[in-house]
Amino acid sequence: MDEPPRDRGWLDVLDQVQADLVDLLKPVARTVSLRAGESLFLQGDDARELYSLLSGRLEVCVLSESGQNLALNVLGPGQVFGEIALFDRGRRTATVAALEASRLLCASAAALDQEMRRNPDLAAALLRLAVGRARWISEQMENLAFAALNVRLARRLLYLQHRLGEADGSIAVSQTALGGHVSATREAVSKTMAHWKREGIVEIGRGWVMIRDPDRLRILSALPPTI
Amino acid sequence: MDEPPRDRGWLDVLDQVQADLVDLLKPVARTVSLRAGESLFLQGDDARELYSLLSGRLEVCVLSESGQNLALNVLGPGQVFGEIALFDRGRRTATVAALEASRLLCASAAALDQEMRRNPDLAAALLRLAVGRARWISEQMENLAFAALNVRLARRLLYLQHRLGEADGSIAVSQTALGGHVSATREAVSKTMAHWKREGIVEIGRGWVMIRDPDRLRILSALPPTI
DNA sequence: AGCCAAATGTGAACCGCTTCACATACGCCG
DNA sequence: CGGCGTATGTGAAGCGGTTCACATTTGGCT
Repeated sequence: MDEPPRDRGWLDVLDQVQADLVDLLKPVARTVSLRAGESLFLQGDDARELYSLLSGRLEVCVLSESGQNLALNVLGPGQVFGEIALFDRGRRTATVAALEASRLLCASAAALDQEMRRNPDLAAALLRLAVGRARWISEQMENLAFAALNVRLARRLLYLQHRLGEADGSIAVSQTALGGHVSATREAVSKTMAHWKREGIVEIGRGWVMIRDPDRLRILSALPPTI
Repeated sequence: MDEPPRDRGWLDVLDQVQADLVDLLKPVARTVSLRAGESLFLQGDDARELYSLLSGRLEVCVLSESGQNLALNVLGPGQVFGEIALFDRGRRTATVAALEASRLLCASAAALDQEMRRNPDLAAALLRLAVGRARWISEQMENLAFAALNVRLARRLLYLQHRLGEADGSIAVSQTALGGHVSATREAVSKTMAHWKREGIVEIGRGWVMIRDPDRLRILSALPPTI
């Protein structure tokens, strides 16, 4: 909308596939609603359905045994998810919860299996969804292995801007939550953000951030070393 | 062989799917050979084929811009790989190179597309492969985010034992390479290994490791905190 | 307006890992 | 067998990020 796909760089490669998928899912799906804060499923649950978000925002996160939280992603309308545990008959790898009131399509495993045999396009679309997911997670992992905290934070802010950005440009996310996104403590996030605020790169409020100087942030997000 | 699948815990969940896949691929695949050290493809290459390893060992790794190396996996006979870039028409996310002389099956994208339309089982198997990959990478990422170096190292040693272990129990891997597997420096690996050697947990040689006390290592690999 | 719970700011001490520097040991090959 | 390249061992210094401990601010609610 605001910029062509070429410019999005490392951003979600899954977008195109998912639009097609939603159309293919509609015939076999029912609808559910979530209130803000409600969980769709928990890490470790049995998987029965594939989902597509119609409206609202969801958060995908995993919890370590020691209680540390890692926020993997934020989902917006049009996104399809839940395929991992559904198709390998395992347990949910992550918890999905609503950041705001949301509505979604659910397609059962049985319905999908049947429909896939009738319609090879669905199988192909699901395959592209799954490999796109693998690529996305793979990128996140390289990011964690190679990039310093400030770089990870800069990248995640730009990504969240794209996913959660409001009309006024603010991003509704607390610094504690941001820490979960970049695998760092709230304190470390707070100190980096305070620094960026002094530099005029971001503006900070209670529970939100606004990117003032996207270009500076983009430069930071490309630089491997520390500032 | 030596232990039932139940006990393998976090180990590769992809094994079962791949056996089925090899049979499905054979009709549409040709064979290639690699000498030790040769690369099958490089990170960033265009993708044209899906592969299945018939014999030998391969290493999957990515390189950061700053030259840091991350070893994602080691592949053995029967494993199928290369699906990510093939099915999302992107570039290879990683480099794959032969640790020893290897032979493999290659199936072209065109042949696969055609065969998938004829045979829904192939589509289903590829889908399971892709979601299995996503789950595997996801586990690796949680590992990196949550576990300390010694825990990551203990886990990786047990995994490599399973993948690379020779008849005599030794694992042919240098400490520099191990560093790449756990995202740490050679020195850090060396110090931890020296400690474990003094404790009788491992035996160390030039270019190899042997696990002396798998139970101790398994305990270490389960413990979140430092020793 | 005033209060309270939760979010943020910040410094000090600590710690694990890196970086750097060099010593040592092993194995291969002429 | 001797030498050289590469792998390993190890200490010292540095640094990024955590942990801990408070102070401060903010927004929502009564």
